[in-house]
Amino acid sequence: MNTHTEENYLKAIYNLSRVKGEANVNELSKQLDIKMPTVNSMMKKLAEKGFIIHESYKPVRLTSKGEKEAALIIRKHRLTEMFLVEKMGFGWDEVHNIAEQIEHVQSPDFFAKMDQLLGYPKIDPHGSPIPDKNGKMEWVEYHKLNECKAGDIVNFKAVTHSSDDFLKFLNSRELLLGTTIKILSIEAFDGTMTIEYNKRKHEILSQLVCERILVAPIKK
Amino acid sequence: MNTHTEENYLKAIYNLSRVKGEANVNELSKQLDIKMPTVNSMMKKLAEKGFIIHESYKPVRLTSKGEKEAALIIRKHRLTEMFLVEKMGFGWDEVHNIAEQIEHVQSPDFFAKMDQLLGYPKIDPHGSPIPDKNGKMEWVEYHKLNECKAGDIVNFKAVTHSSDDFLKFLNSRELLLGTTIKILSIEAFDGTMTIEYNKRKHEILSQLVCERILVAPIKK
DNA sequence: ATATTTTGTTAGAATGTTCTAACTTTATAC
DNA sequence: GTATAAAGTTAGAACATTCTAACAAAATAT
Ligand SMILES: [Mn+2]
Ligand SMILES: [Mn+2]
Ligand SMILES: [Mn+2]
Ligand SMILES: [Mn+2]
Repeated sequence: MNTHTEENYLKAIYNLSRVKGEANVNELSKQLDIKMPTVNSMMKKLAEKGFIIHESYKPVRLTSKGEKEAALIIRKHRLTEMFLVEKMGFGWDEVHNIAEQIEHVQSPDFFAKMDQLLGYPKIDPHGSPIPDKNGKMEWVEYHKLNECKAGDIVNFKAVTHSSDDFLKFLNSRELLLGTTIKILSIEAFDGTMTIEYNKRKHEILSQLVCERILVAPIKK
Repeated sequence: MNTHTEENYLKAIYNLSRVKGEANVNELSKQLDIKMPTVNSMMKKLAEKGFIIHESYKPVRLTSKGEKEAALIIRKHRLTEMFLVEKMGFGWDEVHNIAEQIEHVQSPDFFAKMDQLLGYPKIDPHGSPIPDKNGKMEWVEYHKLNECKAGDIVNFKAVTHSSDDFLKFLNSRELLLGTTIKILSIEAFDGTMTIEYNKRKHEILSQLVCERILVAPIKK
């Protein structure tokens, strides 16, 4: 098996690759808070192990082996987060750091049991899909809230970042997954949005916040 | 904080110290399956960190700091085992290896939540006491079954070893914690015991098994 | 009491993960 | 298109954890 360390690199490559299909050393370095030369040498190791393709001075790409490996770690992470929220009573803002550690536990039985107790969930507490046992993940393509138009009515489906701070901010505004949001206006200058949901008639969100909120249009 | 590795050493020292108040390098080496020179150099490190006292060619002893540190890891281990059995439906023979990993998770909240959900348990699924938040452990002094006499009636309180194999053996004999056992006879030659419990009237246990079973006399 | 065995230590090396400093290649700006 | 900046690489070192080989001390056996 792979080490804790290798698993964290694979996961970071996977996440950065989601958009462009590739990840570069500089971004990995920032994301993992590890200096570039260290990342560089780990890229060599992961390439030797067949998890990634790495040509000099080019971004790295996951092989199908690497992609599966990463997805299975993400599966363990997200099942854990779901378990912590649904079965242990943690808030969605409290589970990421714990899951970051438990995702490295080597015990298929442990995660199979979580999965079973949770009723084989498809999404985690942040709205992200949970890969299946083969590492296949179904990505529903949501829109970012900041790309919507004034007058749109949408449903809050997922967040793109799960830092404590951001989730606590949403908690403080009572803005939870599943909430129906009406966009009242958008400030052209800085992208600030005024929205309405539940009993809150004039809530204001900065563009930074809107970029991290994923929504689906309401079908009528 | 300390590394995963240091924590495993501390735990091993604690367990070996239980009987004699000290642990020697050779036994640690066998227990951890790590060669003596490696253990020796780790002893220097742990001594520098103030967890143990180590004079050359003498057994090591935990300082009170080291003892507390070790007890708090054991607390996490045993709470985890209890959680796995009581809240997730694992058998007592399936939980040790998972707990061996989860005991290293750094999250006071996580273990506090387990503790709360379990109702602040005092013993783990193998009958061992769970240290409190200050690392204090109340050891009830049970007897080993092999030290009892023919005719004694005793209650099965704990096991001294929790390997899969041993626990599966007990499962196969339907011999669970809490069972009341009557000792029918003891073979003087090899210490084999014939015992009676529940519907089993003539069960035979080797001395090796009897040494690993802790019991309390029945009060009448 | 001496020889043998067991236990403990030292020295030197290997592997894994990380760093800083120096250099090279690629991208961006003017 | 050249200058500057950003991204990527190489080299060399540090620290943690482990090993084997050789040696030393303590315990045990005869
Ligand atoms: Mn997460
Ligand atoms: Mn992690
Ligand atoms: Mn255990
Ligand atoms: Mn452990």
